[in-house]
Amino acid sequence: MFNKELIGASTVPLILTVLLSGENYGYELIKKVKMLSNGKLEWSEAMLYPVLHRLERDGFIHSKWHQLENGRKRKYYSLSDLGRSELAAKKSDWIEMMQLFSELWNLKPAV
Amino acid sequence: MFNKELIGASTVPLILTVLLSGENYGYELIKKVKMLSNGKLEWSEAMLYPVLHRLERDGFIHSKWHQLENGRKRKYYSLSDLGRSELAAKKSDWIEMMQLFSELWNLKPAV
DNA sequence: ATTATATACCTAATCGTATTAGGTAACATA
DNA sequence: TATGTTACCTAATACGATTAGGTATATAAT
Repeated sequence: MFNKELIGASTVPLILTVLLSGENYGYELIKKVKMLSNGKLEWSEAMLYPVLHRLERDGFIHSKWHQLENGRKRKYYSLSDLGRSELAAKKSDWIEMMQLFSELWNLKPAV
Repeated sequence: MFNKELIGASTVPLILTVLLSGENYGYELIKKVKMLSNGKLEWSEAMLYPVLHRLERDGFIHSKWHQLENGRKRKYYSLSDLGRSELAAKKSDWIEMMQLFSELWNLKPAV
């Protein structure tokens, strides 16, 4: 749907932004992002899980297994303080880039 | 300055956008993009040249050597028709992504 | 009862690309 | 003459997205 580079640049900020409103598990993130993007972003699990593992390895998110009543298990991710500042940094970069493209392409300003 | 992923997603659209207004040589592109971004994007030559070669290999741009009066040579790049449609596609992707982030982050709409 | 679909997690191998770290050469300026 | 700027280039590395798998349980359909 979107080109690969744009996927790469948007995945982490999107994950961190969704986690800002509370803990989520991987599969849920895929559904939420699909919904938020009006179906334009359809992440595969094989794309998402390695990203989540990397974010956890780098300390931006924490994980916690939840045992459901029906016996199934889910791994819930939540944002760390480091993750919050990472999001702030990426958001700031994105906004600057959006302003640049808005000017170049004569769009209405992004902020 | 910007994070790596955002650099990756923006480099090609920026090059193609600058070439839309006429032919440019590599070194010149670096200067123009630095100026357009108010110094926030400082591309290295080692980053740019491989990208230009890839864009040419893929038919998005064409190159032509110019011999200057002082003996120096420059390689000028110009946009092909394929490059124009590639830019249109990437621009469309970018605008959709900008709209998504504008909503998520409660910014003014990007377009 | 069995099959299909959805949920929910995971890894290994491949491939593409940004970055690092170089190199060449001519011109301009101090 | 030495430094900085212009102007091009490649090879090696490192990182991450994608492809192509895999495991297991719950639910819905036939």
